[in-house]
Amino acid sequence: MQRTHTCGELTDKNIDQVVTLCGWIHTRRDHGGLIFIDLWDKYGLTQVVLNPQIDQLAHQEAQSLRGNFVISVVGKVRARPDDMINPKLQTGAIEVYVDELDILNPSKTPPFSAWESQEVGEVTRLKHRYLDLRGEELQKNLALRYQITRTVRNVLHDEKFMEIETPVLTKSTPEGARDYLVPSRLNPKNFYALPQSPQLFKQLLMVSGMDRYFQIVKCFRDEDLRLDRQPEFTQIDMEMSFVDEKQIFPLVENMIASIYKEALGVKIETPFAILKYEDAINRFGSDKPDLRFGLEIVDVSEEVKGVGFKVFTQALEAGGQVKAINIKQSTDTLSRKALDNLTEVAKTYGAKGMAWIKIQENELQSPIVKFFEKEMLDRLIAKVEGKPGDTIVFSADTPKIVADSLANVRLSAAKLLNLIDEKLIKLAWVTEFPLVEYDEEAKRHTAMHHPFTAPLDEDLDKFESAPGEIRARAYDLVLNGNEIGGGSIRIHRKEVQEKMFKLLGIDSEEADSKFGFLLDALQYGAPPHAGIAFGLDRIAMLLAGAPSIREVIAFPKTQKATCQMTQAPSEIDQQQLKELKLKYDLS
RNA sequence: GGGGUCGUAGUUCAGUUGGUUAGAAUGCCGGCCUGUCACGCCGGAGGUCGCGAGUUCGAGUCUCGUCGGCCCCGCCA
Repeated sequence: MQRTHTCGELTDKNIDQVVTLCGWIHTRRDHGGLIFIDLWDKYGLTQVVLNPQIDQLAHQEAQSLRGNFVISVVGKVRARPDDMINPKLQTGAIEVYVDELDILNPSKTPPFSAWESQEVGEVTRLKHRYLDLRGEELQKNLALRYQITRTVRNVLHDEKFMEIETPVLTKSTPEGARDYLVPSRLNPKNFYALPQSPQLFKQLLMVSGMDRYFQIVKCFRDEDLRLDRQPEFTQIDMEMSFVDEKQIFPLVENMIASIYKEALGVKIETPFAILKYEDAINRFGSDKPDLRFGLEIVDVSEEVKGVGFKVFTQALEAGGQVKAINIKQSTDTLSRKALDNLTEVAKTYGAKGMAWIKIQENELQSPIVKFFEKEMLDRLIAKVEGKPGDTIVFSADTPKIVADSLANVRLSAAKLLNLIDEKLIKLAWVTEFPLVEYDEEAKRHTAMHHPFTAPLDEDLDKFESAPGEIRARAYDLVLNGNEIGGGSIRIHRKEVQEKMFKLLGIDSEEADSKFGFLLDALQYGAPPHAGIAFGLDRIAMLLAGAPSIREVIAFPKTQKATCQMTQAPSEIDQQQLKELKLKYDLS
């Protein structure tokens, strides 16, 4: 039964050889006399022929064959007649004449065939994921994903990184996402948390002198799902000692370039652009701007000051802003309906509405121009460089709402006007994030990246005076408007770490109980260190051109974080609960 | 927690204004077929219209609830 070849490798060079193939029945074409079978395995398809004149018994047995049966065949490779060559198949020049057929395992009729072109609903596909995974798309995506991790391991190995595993059962820490918890049977009332990332462990490995660590590792966050977010996902996690941005950026750029080269055969430009957070927000309204197109945001707060349009003046009086995007050459495309849709986008992100001005050849078409003096209007149009054919859209509100709403109006408009060149690959670093942001609900500062991120040296004196203005030595890597990775220079001195905790409202007692081990370690010769982590699933999704992260994960979860195949999560035995000393409270 | 959208043969979908026996394609089963490769031809089976109430003489269609899928806000780097 042992196969001599896979289903993807026989060519006219193998003619007259006796071969053994194993695989699944992809298609069966029964001509009564002749039976053709396309035999499939992950390497390809080979047509095998059952001819009663070659072997009566095998031909007879083949009549019972159906799709997805697993079989092995022994037979001779023959050249196909010239006009029977199938150029669509790798093996299309040959076929195998069977004289021995073995049914290794029959198959029930599957609910769908992974090989047929018909689209199948995702629930059905997920329920029978093992069948779906036979299909070309997922085979390709998982191969790409493997190509990426293989490249990462090669590149980082060459750069003297060592892969080290860290615990999965670990300690729940404040800050960040909601933890997945695991009860401890041996320690009633105590819980492990699954890691949101191996952050603290990798920093401790630097204290240990490991110098360069990496890990391709599962992380867990109990938050709501999106098309690019699963509750368990994989990070490419890295940490280095005695480095700063100058060493990290080129190293990462080389890694990403190698991934593109090895996985897609695409050469990308290095170094990547560097964009300060403040500039990213000002120009694009987002800390992960899509740089494949323009439509930049313009601050027109000065130009509209004192206008009779209440929405603008009230926003400004309340300390807010008025900003605009000039959507060039769009008066024809942006119908009233389309503008309404863009307004809905703006509203999704907190805007109360969206003003607009269409610059027609001889007039301004707009619900708001009547509030403007001519001179003011001229200044405004000049500021946004408005020309006939352009549409100017406005957002007036708090800086956050203005940025969020215009950032997303910008994206929607670009899609609507087909401004995005799908072939472009725009990678950029976003740097100098705020160290902390103020949480209105909790009435305290929270770390924007995480609590171990170092501030810029020149901002160290702002901890008391202006914490909101402290910039962090944090950096994100953005690919075509998607955040694919982020990291920071870490705090390696205990005093700075304590200042940070104080700013976050974590008192020394809490700091001690939650992070004591780290604070201790920082006192035993912690080297300056820094690191970064990448979302492997997202990178794979983007490189595959897949519509969701689920298409690059072998066994993904649905939006309610369930697995359609295993039915996880599920209720457990009372006995298990009892052992864990747990009880439900469904009040 | 909130908004939007979808749910009809195994699968993908159609189903008019609420009206007779819910259709198509594909898959499946049976028959015929020696050059097909999405083989072809003939015949057949296959339905809790997600589930539960309600309105109505009558509900796949309308209303309410519920379950599930997807997308988004919040949340999450």
